[in-house]
Amino acid sequence: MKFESQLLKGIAPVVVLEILSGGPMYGYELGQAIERRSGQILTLGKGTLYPLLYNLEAKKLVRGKWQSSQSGRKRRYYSITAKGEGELARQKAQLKELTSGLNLVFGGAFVPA
Amino acid sequence: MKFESQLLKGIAPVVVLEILSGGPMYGYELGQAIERRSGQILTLGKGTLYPLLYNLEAKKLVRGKWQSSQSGRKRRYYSITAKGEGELARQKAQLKELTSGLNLVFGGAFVPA
DNA sequence: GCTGGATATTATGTTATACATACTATGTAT
DNA sequence: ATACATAGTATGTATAACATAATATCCAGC
Repeated sequence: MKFESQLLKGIAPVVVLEILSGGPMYGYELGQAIERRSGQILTLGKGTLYPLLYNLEAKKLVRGKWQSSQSGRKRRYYSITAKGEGELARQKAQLKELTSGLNLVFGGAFVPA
Repeated sequence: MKFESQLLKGIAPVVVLEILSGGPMYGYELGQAIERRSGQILTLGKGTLYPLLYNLEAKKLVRGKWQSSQSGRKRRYYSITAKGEGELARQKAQLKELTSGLNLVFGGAFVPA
């Protein structure tokens, strides 16, 4: 889905960390996993996803490692670090608080389907 | 609450529009209303709120009008426009979809308290 | 009357980041 | 060969949340 530009801001890293906490993935695969796991609701373009991964790596929340598949194709596999796990927990708690604040303002409109 | 910087992005305008849909308010009052209505969870600094109001006014989603209270103090009262109401409805729908996507990814963690 | 604190708005600058776009390159199927 | 999906890099833009500082008004207590 195409969200009103900025709506996604800030939640992208949490989503990426959450999915990586299930095991290493490379960028392209990650992009598809996000789409699949969110029921096609969330989509991150490569122009968003790759720079985000560089950024998370610079902060040592994920670690990237080049690997060649048996097909010979090179992929950069990202795995979450211990620091990343901590950050994920913190951000999840914040998201939870944020949505509860939203639900107060909007009268509990954002209940999961 | 101080959220991890960017987490709030994109939701601030929706919150402002929602509260203004209950009647006109001036900036300072609005800031406090947001805090109160969200149970002290959401806070917008003046450096965020006022520029946001200018922006919403430029987009004709709200209309500002100078008024002097009986105390003589000048305040700029903002009211939501018809266009603003439409935008509010659209953005609320998007927020709802976004949170349902998040709940899919995180296994329904964001249920209102 | 003066001083401190809450109220109220404006102005300026910084930073983070979502996104578009374009480019390079490889693997697979036709 | 060639088209398409895959895979990653590079560059530039626009937006918006925030900090901070400046300005000004009202009110209470001394």
